[in-house]
Amino acid sequence: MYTLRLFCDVAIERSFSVAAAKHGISQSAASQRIGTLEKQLGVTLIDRSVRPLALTPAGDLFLREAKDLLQRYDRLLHRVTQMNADLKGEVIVEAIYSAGIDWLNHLKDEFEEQQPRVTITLEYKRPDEVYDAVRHQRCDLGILSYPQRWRDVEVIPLRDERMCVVCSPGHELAGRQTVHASELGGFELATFNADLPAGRAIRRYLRDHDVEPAITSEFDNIDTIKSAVAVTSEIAILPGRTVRRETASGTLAAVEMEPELDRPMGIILPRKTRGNGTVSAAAQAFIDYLLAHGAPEVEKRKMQNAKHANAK
Amino acid sequence: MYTLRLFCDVAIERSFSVAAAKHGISQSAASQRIGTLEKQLGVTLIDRSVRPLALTPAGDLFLREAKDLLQRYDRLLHRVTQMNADLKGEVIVEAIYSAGIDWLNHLKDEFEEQQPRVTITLEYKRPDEVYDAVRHQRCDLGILSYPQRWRDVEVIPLRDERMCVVCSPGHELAGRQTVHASELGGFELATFNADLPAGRAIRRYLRDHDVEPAITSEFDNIDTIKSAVAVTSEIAILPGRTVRRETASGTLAAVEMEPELDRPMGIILPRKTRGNGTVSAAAQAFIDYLLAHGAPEVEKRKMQNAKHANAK
DNA sequence: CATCATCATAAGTAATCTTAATAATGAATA
DNA sequence: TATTCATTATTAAGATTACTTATGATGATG
Repeated sequence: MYTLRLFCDVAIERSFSVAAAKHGISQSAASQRIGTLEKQLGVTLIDRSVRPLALTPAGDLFLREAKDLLQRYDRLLHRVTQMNADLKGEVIVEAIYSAGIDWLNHLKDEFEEQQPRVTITLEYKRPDEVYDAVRHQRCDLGILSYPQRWRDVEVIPLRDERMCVVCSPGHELAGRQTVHASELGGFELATFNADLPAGRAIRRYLRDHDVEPAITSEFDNIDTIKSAVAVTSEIAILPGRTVRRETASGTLAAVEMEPELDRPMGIILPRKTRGNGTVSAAAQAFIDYLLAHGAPEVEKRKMQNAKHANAK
Repeated sequence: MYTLRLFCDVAIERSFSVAAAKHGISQSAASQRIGTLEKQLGVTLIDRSVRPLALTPAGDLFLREAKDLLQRYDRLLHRVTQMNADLKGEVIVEAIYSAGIDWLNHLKDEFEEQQPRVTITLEYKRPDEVYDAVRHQRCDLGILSYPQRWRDVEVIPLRDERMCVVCSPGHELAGRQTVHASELGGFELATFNADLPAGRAIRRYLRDHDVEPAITSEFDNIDTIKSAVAVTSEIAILPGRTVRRETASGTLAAVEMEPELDRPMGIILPRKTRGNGTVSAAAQAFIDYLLAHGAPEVEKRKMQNAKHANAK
């Protein structure tokens, strides 16, 4: 790591001696370090037969990538050290309705307990409104599905939600363990409008499996779809998590779908500069919190690992 | 770097001893290394008061990021070492016409001389055709302007091209050193169709500066625009590089624009997996070559640095 | 061709890491 | 609750690595 930093300075300054001075070590030390780095790589990075020194093609590539790596590492350092500091400020989050209101509110409470001087404001909007708010910096971050790396917006993948077939408990599919995509042709489907990413993804999924259910209703939000499915013979394709309460209480039935369809969820944030967005320390901390607690399947994997370790 | 790797293994295995064994070092060594890492960061990453050990929130973040860093570093190592190996294979590149046919062909020749067993095939197409070819993996990489991180496509920024006002040598703007955007209102403009990214960017630029030149012609490629401008009183906004030959021979005049407008050029490649695209070694080498030689302004900066270093 | 600046190399010294042995602590079991 | 087991922390001596100083070699400049 330190060697990378040294190499970058040598390459940029085009001089071992001034880079060494910059790092507070002797010129000889710098020379030796880069030398051993090259030996480890088995590649010559610097052409010393010309003055001032030049980079070989490999060195050029190495410089470009190493700069990026160091930048990332520095940001990581910053985030990690800041994590234990007590932050203050306000973080405004806009999310789509179906991001999981209960789940997000729960995370908000936990986080605010951990960081008492930070206030999280959660607002639930339509996807395009979330996009807009982030783009125009009316909020610190947005949470939505099928995020696209659009202009002025940076994307951080958050989690993938498994979609399943949802229907009323009296429906003929209700008792099934799984249902294959190819079987969906004959049913009536209630789904999202085609101008919503979720609607497009579902239509594409059906098209890819050569079935064309009759789309009998189109809605722009998940709750209306759930209500519709509950009182009609329609089926819907929705994230399993969003109907957990209904399946538990017996108001709706959910059936696993084969092959799987995942709905990617992501965090979007405004990016001011090319490449790296800049967010407040409090917002960054909340993002880290989301990433740490936002992916249930990761938690499960950890548990398995733990058991595994115990077992032996 | 090595410490990061060790930390990742400790965190994943949830054990110092087995991670140490994996790395062929003693448990004590692992403990000390992680200890000093934590001291350097000033942050506790691992909670040892519970068994099996657990990660602190900071450790969790650090693990996630460190894994990514290591993956990148490994890929870099691979690329750098492969750079000196002699590759073989075929690389199919699709580029837009205005990417610079002469420039690309020149790079192709140079690269093929350096890697005799690699064949580069260059094809020039319309932007949407390039996109399509990359997406459907009919080529290894594409080069175009205003690249968008679209589905199935990974973007690598290549260079920014400075746009300037182009007109016939007899035009009233022809003699000017620079022209301000706000002055462009009164002229007739030949430009790209609004459905091309370049066309949209130019219209946006003009709108942002509150001018609305009469758009008297719309074309879908740069050459037709150049021909049109040469024989009419129209002006156009084009990358300066693409009219260098014409300005040298006196068939066209180019005037610097104030404030600057840059056209971003980028490489796009198919991405099979989430996050990291996979390309052949030969294609990767050519991409590296493009990045090293593709940005003339970088070269200039290097020259300046060299002079600077000499000066003192 | 002389001068200057810069880099490589050598050898001694300082710092760090590794090894091995031992102490401390959490978890599990009776 | 005491005991056992497994795991990690700690320590000191030895091995390795990295740094410093000093000196020699080489490319650039006039």
